[in-house]
Amino acid sequence: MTGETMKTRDKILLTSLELFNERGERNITTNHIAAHLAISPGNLYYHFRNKSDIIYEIFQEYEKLVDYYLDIPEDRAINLEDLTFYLESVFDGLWSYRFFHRDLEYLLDSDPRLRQDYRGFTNRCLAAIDRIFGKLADGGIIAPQLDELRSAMSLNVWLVITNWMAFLKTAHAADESASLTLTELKQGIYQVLTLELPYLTPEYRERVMALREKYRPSFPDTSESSGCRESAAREVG
Amino acid sequence: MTGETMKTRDKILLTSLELFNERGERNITTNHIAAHLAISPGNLYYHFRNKSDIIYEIFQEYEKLVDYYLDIPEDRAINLEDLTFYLESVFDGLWSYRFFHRDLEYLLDSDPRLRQDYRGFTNRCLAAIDRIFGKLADGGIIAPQLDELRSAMSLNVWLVITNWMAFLKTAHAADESASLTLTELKQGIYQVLTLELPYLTPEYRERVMALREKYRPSFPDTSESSGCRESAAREVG
DNA sequence: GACTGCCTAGAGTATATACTCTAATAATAC
DNA sequence: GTATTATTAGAGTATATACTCTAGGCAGTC
Repeated sequence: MTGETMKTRDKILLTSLELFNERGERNITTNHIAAHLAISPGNLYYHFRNKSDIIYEIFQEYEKLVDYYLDIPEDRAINLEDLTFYLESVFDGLWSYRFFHRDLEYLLDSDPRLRQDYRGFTNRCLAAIDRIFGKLADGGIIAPQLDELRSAMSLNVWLVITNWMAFLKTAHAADESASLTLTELKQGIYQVLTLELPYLTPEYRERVMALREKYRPSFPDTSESSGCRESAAREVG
Repeated sequence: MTGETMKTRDKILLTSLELFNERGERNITTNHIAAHLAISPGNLYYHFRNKSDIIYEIFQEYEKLVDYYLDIPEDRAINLEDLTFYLESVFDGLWSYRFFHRDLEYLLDSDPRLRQDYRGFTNRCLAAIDRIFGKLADGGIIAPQLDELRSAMSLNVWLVITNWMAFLKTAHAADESASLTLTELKQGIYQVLTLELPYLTPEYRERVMALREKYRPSFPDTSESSGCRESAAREVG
């Protein structure tokens, strides 16, 4: 990925993202990034004024990606395949830029541009979720609801999505804390679909239940005894 | 609060909590804490081996508080007053120790004891939420559900509760980011009750709707235009 | 008054972190 | 080829951070 043909600037962005995702932004210094790329700190600072600028550009990629996937068609209702696509895409994005939500508050505190943009990003995501609910109702998949309830539901979906990874990481035992996989992350879809279950129309109920089943966690999430968890969800990558 | 009669050790814990809550653990050094108390760093380190130990003890207080409030009675069903009490208490706890969830992942990565304990804490909270759902069903407030759905619902409640504050802080504009209030935080109860709405029995539906209404945010959360938000939710403290 | 145990001050340190500066090299334009 | 610009190396720096070390005060006790 960080091959020879790539421009240094892009290599910096890519490597930063990798390292941030793996070890957390707080644990990765600009010197680490430079060392990992075998370039000098001076070189890094030739391309970026500071660490915040690197993070800001990575965020813009993230934003662009999610905006691209959450472009809800205006002219037609959406079906279950669309819904699956939206959910998969959002969790893919979350995975690719997973460092971001981990230190979100600190990052927003240190960069006003980021705070401003992230706020807009959140509002666009919430609006998209809201539209998805609307379109699902248009398609007869869920029963239509009052605007106010739909807004609150959308916000809950957003809260579940953005907190699911943190939950996974904190629920892991120490020795597996680094071994989070995309598959596990996508079990968040199970949680999101749980939110929608009571609103499903009878015609679609079974189909959504079946879809949800595909994402069911392989270990007992909410069990009080944690003994079973050790044997589950081994890392694949 | 940090009066003359208090022991230095306790003053350190109290001041640390205050500073962490106000400015984030990442931004507060042991030197800051000592300076704020007008004691020497040496003194601080006489009482605590390191920063992690301070945080760990604060967490134990937090844990104890929440465990105390989430002691669900085994012998009887619970009513709406109980439910309100649980929700209020949990959000009170979240408020008092609000620094904790902000840097959770980093904190767990730096202290294995904390990771271990927090994992147990999460499981106890999830179990308590699960029991509350059970007792609400016993009391005829919500319809009983299959274990598996109830578990997933409990987890969603937990995700909403623990992510609500982060959402508020990131949704705020820069100039109000410090002005989060307990009142705003408790609007999370509105979101939690939203999760329960579809499961309410007809007899209790109106009453819970009324309860939920009390916590309704005074600004349009999910609106795309953010223009209205500036005028709302001024700080009181 | 000296001994003891608890507490405190404050200077000091090793390491890290974000970032700078200068000089040199590679690429490109003319 | 030479002038110009873009890129890079690498040593260096100011500041911060978590933490240490030594010396001493103060309260109680015999």
